[in-house]
Amino acid sequence: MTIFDELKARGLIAQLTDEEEIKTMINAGKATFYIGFDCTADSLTAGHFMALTLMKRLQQAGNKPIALIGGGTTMIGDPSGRTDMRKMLTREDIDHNAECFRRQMERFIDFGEGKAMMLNNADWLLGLNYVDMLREVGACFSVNNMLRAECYKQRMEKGLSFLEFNYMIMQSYDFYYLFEKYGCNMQFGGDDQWSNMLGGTELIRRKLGKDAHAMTITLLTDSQGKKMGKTAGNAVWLDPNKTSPFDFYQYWRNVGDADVLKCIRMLTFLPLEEIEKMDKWEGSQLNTAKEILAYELTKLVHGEEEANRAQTAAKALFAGGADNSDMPTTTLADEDFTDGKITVIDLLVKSKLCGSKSDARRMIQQGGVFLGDEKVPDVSASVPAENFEGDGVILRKGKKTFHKFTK
RNA sequence: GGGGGAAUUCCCGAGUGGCCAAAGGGGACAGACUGUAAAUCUGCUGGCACCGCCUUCGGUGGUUCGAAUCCACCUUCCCCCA
Repeated sequence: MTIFDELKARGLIAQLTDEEEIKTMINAGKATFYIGFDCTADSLTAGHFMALTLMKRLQQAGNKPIALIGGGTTMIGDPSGRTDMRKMLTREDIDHNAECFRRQMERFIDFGEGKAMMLNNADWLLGLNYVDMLREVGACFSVNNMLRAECYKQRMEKGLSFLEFNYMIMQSYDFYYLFEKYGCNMQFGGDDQWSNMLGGTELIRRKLGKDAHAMTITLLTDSQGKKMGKTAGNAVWLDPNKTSPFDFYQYWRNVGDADVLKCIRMLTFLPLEEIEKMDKWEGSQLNTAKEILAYELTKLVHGEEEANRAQTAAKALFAGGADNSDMPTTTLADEDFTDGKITVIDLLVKSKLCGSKSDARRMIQQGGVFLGDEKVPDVSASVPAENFEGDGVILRKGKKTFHKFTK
């Protein structure tokens, strides 16, 4: 199976400039392509992860990836898919974030000599001269067309600053620059980037009279059309300090039935034949598919060892309530106890299972708090110090959140 | 440059002098039902020493017995005209 057919079968391809050209190019391993990553946070997210796997797939097929870190474009802020302006980041923040991105990417992509490159557009964008820039590329953009672009449309209602309006031009300039300097003939990106990417191919055509290509990746959305890779508005991070391997595993273990196969297809490297078999599964059998998804992804991101630990921990907790050393744990000191005991409310707050005592009280009243397997009967409950000796005590909030206490 | 409008708790959005910790919806969280799923129903959603008290309605000051609500100035945003 060719790489193009595989990408297609996995449902990764959203839009392309020229299907036949792109197909021939990437199947032959002739593409030098780039994907841009704006460093708005200090860790990559599950959303970026799909782009990384795509890079890897294409690299395996002999194409040469360029990971472009947006040290320059982040200074502007991409308005695509946003209804409000991004917070302006300082130069220091951006540099720091770029460095974090670089470290995470190196784990996925082989940046060995001649195999792939990592560049930062701060290197060429920040030194640009305004007037020169306007004369060089400004003439190639039609404001009329830009305003029609999907990425600006929703901002036309709420307001769009000139700063952000220039984002497309910066991104287009990147492509133009990479095309000339590194022979980069193709750009990949999320589907929300389509108009920005076309800006680049258009610029190259106008300036150089040559064709460059663009292809977008289907955004990973759940069956309700919401972007995946977020919990309660927070991203699922690839950095183990921001999202623990256990939580990362649990996120994927808990995806909806309707979304499992799609995720497996798009995100894992399992062979398609194997995935086809799972496609026939239904009902509770899908739980197995979810385990596979969670395990595979955790392995890719955090390594096999962490994946095993996360899986064992999850199985132990949900199957038998057995103890597990991997659980988040707090060690109590003598001063945490009053008259040789500590209230359950204090434990809930201490473990951050609840944000405040009021919250903790509420949880107990609603019957959502358990010590081991026993429901905490009322808000005044407390636990004597000696119970924490040895294996400690497991405190549970709801079905899925656990915390262990020892002394 | 001129004129008009807006800023409310996680988000959207009511509230225009006491009955406001602030309607309604969304989301989140918890309970029931389940398969660690979805849907549905219920509860809940500022803090604390919780029948009571304290801190919140862009910011700062003021009027008042009393302000999210009135006044002044400031900040940010939107709209119309140029």
